[in-house]
Amino acid sequence: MADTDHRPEHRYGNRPTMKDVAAKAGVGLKTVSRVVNGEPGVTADTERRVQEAIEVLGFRRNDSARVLRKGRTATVGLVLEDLADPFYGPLSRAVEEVARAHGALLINGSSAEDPDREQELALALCARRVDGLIVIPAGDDHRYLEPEIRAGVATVFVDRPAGRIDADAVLSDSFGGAREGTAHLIAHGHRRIGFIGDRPHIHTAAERLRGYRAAMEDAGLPVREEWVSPGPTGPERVDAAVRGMLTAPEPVTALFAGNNRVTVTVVRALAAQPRPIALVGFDDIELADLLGITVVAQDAAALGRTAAERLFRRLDGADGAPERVVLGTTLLARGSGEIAPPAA
Amino acid sequence: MADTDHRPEHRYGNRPTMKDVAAKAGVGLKTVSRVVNGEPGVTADTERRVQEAIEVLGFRRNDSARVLRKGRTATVGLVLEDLADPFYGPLSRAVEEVARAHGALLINGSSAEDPDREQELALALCARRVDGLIVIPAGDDHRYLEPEIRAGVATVFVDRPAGRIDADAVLSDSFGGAREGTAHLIAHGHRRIGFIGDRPHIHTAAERLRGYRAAMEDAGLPVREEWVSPGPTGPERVDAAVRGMLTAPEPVTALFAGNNRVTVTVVRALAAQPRPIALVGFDDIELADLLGITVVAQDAAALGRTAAERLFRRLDGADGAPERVVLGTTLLARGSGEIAPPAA
DNA sequence: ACGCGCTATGACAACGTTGTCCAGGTCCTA
DNA sequence: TAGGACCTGGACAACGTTGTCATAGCGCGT
Repeated sequence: MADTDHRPEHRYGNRPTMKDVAAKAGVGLKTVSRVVNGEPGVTADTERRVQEAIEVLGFRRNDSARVLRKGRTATVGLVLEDLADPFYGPLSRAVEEVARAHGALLINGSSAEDPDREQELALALCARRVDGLIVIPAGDDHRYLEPEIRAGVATVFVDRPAGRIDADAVLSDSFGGAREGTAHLIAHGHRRIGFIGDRPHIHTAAERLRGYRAAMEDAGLPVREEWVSPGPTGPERVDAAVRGMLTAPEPVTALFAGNNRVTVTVVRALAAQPRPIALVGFDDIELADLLGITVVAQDAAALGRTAAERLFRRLDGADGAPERVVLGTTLLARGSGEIAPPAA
Repeated sequence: MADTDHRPEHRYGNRPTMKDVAAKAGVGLKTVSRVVNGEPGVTADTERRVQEAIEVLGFRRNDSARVLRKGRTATVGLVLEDLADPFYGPLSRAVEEVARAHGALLINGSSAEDPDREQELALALCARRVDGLIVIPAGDDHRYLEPEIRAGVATVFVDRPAGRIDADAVLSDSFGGAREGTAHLIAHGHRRIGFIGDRPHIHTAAERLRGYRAAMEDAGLPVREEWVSPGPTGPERVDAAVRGMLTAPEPVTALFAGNNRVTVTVVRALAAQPRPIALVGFDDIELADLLGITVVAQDAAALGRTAAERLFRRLDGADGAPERVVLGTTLLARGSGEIAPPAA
């Protein structure tokens, strides 16, 4: 019997290692490593023998060991806010394309909008020693990432800026977009416009509200507080907000919806209304063209691409102070935003 | 000067290790390990000292080394077909929830519908030593996974079955759903019904076409070949197919769309038509309720959940022959499928 | 025949962690 | 006070890979 067994119980179903391949091929360990990595200095004949052994044994290199030895993982992490939100599909796809072009693998996970989960996930990725991290923040305090960043994990925030630390960020122009969208409604004759947005501690939500207020102020229009409703984006709350604004003493004749989820609910709510109410939404939505919904569109793919490119520039050694990049938005007039107010 | 330096050039910006923590705290290496892993056998005082040192140094355990030593990663991989397709959002989210409930991390990547990329990605995940793999196939030959499965990587296919190997799979009832959807159109009086689907080498696409044909045959209706159009799901092809079917010698009065992408394009094309054409689509779409589109809905979240649960049962040691689970679909009548044919 | 340079190959340490085993200390009981 | 049980802490090997270095074999010029 064996004297002592230092091996953990369940290994990978006993996978072959380079050592096994070397034994099978009758060569040294390092020669196998050379073949596997395509390094020069191996005769064609030796290489063939090694390849054969690899084939027969079904060997695959263990990247954990490789990472441990090399110190670089060629992997970047993406922390999403919600995998199921269609807005993030094109974004993460764009990040993946850039990563791929740089020969890196993308690992992503979602925080389900929970700051604790965001932190847990980001740190788990750091423990896996990703080379870099792209984060769509759910929380607003990212000091927990400071040791990681100091230790060399390149980090770029996207869609929303980092909270309480200084870091690269790639954002859409929420303020400008909301201002333009609101001004569009004003230009079509509306004077009483409602704003329904996300919770105000979310940076983009606050910016969009600010843009709405700015447009109203630019036009010299008053904003009654019943017309402004920030809060969770669940259907109940949004429905209630719509109802409230339409039945207020001075009811609104137009609405600005602060993001795609709000827009969807508002569209459903307005469909049940007798009078047409003008609507501009932030974020584009699939089929919005068919429904004639006017939106302020962000370019989600460009956000992802820009963030990823910045990340890889950092990984390639670019230093310098963190920068904030702001991408423009596009107003897409499709009908709902061009409805005139009822004749007073 | 140092005699020889065996260290790779770029390490993780010189991250602290347990050894460093141990030195700082004035304890042994293993004691730090115990604290980090919450193992018993450490006095409160020692633990405090260690925690302090961890804090000060910004230490984070290197999971690569841990994995190497332990042989299990508590990580599962998900190979998606297209990150940007909204159908996969809820699916991957469901997988993530189950993984999380089992204390595992989810890594996912997308194949962009390219079989080579699917293989590349799946094998890269295996090299990272994921414990298990959930695959939405892009290709139709998965023999490349055989060595991995033999080596103990639990593998479950979802949405489409594996090709040329025997493996667990969780599918929607494409055949039954398409048959029901088509029968629904027949029940509303249609006799000339067109089918526009994805390329026939895709299993689900073939099954849906089969379901369509079965429904027609059940009703004793002929199927003219101009009414059947499988192929790529790009807008040009689908547009052309719609036009072709509406201008054929015997034009169709209703259409069955084989997946969400096709449905979207068909809806746009039909909006430009003078006469109303009935439509049932496979897969639900956001806002389809507002547009009144009748669909055969799959439960994407249930697919993901079921697949993930099966995977973890395998990881917990369940063995036995691979099984195929088929989930039912639901017909959601919303208007477009209930349009009667024009009076002949 | 000798030494030189070159190439193909292998021996060995190290990456950071965890499992095993042992040593020393403390506390209790006989 | 001796002896044992128990607790705490540390030394050491091993996980699978890669970088460094040493060596053996070869051809070639003198």
